[in-house]
Amino acid sequence: MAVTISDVAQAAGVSKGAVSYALNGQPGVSDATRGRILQVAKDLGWKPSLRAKGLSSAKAYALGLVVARDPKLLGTDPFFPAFIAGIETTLAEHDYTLVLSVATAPGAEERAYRKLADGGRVDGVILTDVRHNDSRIGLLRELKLPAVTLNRPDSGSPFPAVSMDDTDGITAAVEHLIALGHVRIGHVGGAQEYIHGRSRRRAWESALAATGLAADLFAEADFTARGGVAATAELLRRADRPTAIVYANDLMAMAGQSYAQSQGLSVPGDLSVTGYDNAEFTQYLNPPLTTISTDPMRWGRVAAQALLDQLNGTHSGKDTDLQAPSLLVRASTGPVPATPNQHATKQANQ
Amino acid sequence: MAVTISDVAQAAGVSKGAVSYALNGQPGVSDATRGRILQVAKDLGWKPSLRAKGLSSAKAYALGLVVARDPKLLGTDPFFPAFIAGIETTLAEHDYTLVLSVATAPGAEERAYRKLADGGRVDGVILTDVRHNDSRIGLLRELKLPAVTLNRPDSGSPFPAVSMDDTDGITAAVEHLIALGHVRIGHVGGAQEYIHGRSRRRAWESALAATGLAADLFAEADFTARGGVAATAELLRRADRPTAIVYANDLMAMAGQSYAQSQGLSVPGDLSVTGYDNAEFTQYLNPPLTTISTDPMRWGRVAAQALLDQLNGTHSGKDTDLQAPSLLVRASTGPVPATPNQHATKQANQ
DNA sequence: AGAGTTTACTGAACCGGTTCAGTGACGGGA
DNA sequence: TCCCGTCACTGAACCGGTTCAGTAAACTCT
Repeated sequence: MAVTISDVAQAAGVSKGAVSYALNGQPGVSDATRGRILQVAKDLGWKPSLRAKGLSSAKAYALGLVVARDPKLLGTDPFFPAFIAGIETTLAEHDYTLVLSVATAPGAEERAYRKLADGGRVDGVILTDVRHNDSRIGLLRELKLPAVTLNRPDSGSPFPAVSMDDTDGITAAVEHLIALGHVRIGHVGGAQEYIHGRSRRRAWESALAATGLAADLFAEADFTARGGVAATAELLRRADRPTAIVYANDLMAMAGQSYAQSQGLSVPGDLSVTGYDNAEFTQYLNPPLTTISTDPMRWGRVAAQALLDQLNGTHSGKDTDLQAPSLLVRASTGPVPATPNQHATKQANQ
Repeated sequence: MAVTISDVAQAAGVSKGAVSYALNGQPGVSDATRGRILQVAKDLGWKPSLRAKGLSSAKAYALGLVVARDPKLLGTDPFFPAFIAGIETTLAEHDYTLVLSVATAPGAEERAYRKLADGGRVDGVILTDVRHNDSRIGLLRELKLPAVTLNRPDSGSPFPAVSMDDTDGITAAVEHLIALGHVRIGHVGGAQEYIHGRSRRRAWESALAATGLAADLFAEADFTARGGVAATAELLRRADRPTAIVYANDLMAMAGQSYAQSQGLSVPGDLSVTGYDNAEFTQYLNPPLTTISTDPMRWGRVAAQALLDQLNGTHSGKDTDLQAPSLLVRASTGPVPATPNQHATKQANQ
């Protein structure tokens, strides 16, 4: 139906081979002929068929991303859209597209990777939300699918990683709170099965330990608003409740802040709160959220580039370290209350 | 590298053609031979190459989605992730994948569609965020790319639409507020270039007109938190300010609610607020948001199915109408204040 | 039993590119 | 002037499937 390379060859009075050379900048055709072929191709509106190209070159010209999050969470977590936008920024400059899979049902994740690998739909994948002892590493190895991981997996991984350290940000948040006089600093963590859930928790622990404070006020949640509320409620029920809570993401922080306010606590008067990600909405909360400003778009850009480099063999094999995100102080953090607010504590205990 | 159909043919002692027939359930092979071929294929772990398949069948086995939103907005709008998850639900049952493009820069959108169409990367696309006199309709026609649209474009469109009416929800919200005694009901609309921005505004106007109320309290925003704040500020500055605001989405409602509170207004004591979408976070706001509960996942599922049907010729060509979303009353709406809160008005005017 | 039909399969062409071996023309060096 | 090397290009094979025309054997019918 569409115009093929044979049409161009015929119109230009040369063979298919010559056209192929001319269009790919390969030697083997004179400049005059090359120019003529290019002109004819343009006049005819020829566009190379990706399918045919892929068949002979054994490439898919596509990268894969499997997202295995609960769609509920996906919906409000600003990470992925920005991350994907970053990937696209890189891909737009190359002849690649992004194939996205969302795996919600259990078991769907492995099926998704197999689906991408089996028919040769993608040339490589970007692995996000790396988990403790992540089984996908072995899977991708088995499927012989090139990959890059976001952050370095704790089990061995043969794939290059693109890392954005979250230690610095959390440390800065804790130090900021300590500087404000807080000593009871809690942490509402993301699911600890994720390595970024773990590393944020460890960073919080270390920062407290460095000042000799106890890291007893931990509650595990799942990065969702619902989980954030539950974990916050748990921490506020404790006898010696926190005067500040460091959350592992903005969504939980927002939900926790709202919950605390609904229990009669003032933020930051009775409770200081920090988030993580610097989602757009954080600056429009009441009070605006102190958070850690990450750059998922850049992360996506770099990860896609690393994968492309790996595919065409120009990758060094070394991990890439992106600049660590930094603390953004807004109005949800303030000085430690002089004495615990008994009224609020009582309410929170109910 | 991988095992091909020729390997299977050789191992089974038949020709390539026979293998192809056997594997596709076509007649032309005896049951005995078919069984043998299937067994051999299984033993060898043969997976058909999508590329080769696509070349001969002239299909890409992929659907395209171009998202042309500001990544900032994308990040917090819960629509897309859930919508995409819905698409995946359908695609998982078919041998199709989703190719996602995010177009952020101006002009990138058209380039993205061309990129998908040119190499034959996708067999069809789903058109979201339809705009007034949407130029993409003509573009897709020119590119001969099959499509379905989300809601029916206001300019003529040859593509089937999958619609989810937003009139009922907005109408219900306005009627709910009227029942609570409100007469000054404002609307913070999304960008009016979008048809869903327009239809929500019109629904608000009609619902007010039906009760003889004036629809003068309109402010256009852009579906972002920042825009929501600006529009809310504008409405609250008006001499005869609203006692209730109907927002075109949750994000603006959240931001507007926070802004009003920061100006000393109580929600819903001084100002009632409604959103649209029922994003997860809305129930964890303080107060929880009265909103309209949509089902983007179902929308994605149905839209993908409609496109697939169209591609294999089984589509009726008629538009599909999904069940209209319904109002979900929570605590951000309440009775109209007895008299305008002078203190708050003064603050809001500052 | 002979003619006609059906079944089961083969071989080759084809999809639209890439790539490699081969060929004729031309230029340069001795 | 002859020989060799280079250049510019052609023709064909190839990637891994699908599909069509052709064929031999088995089956049906009278």
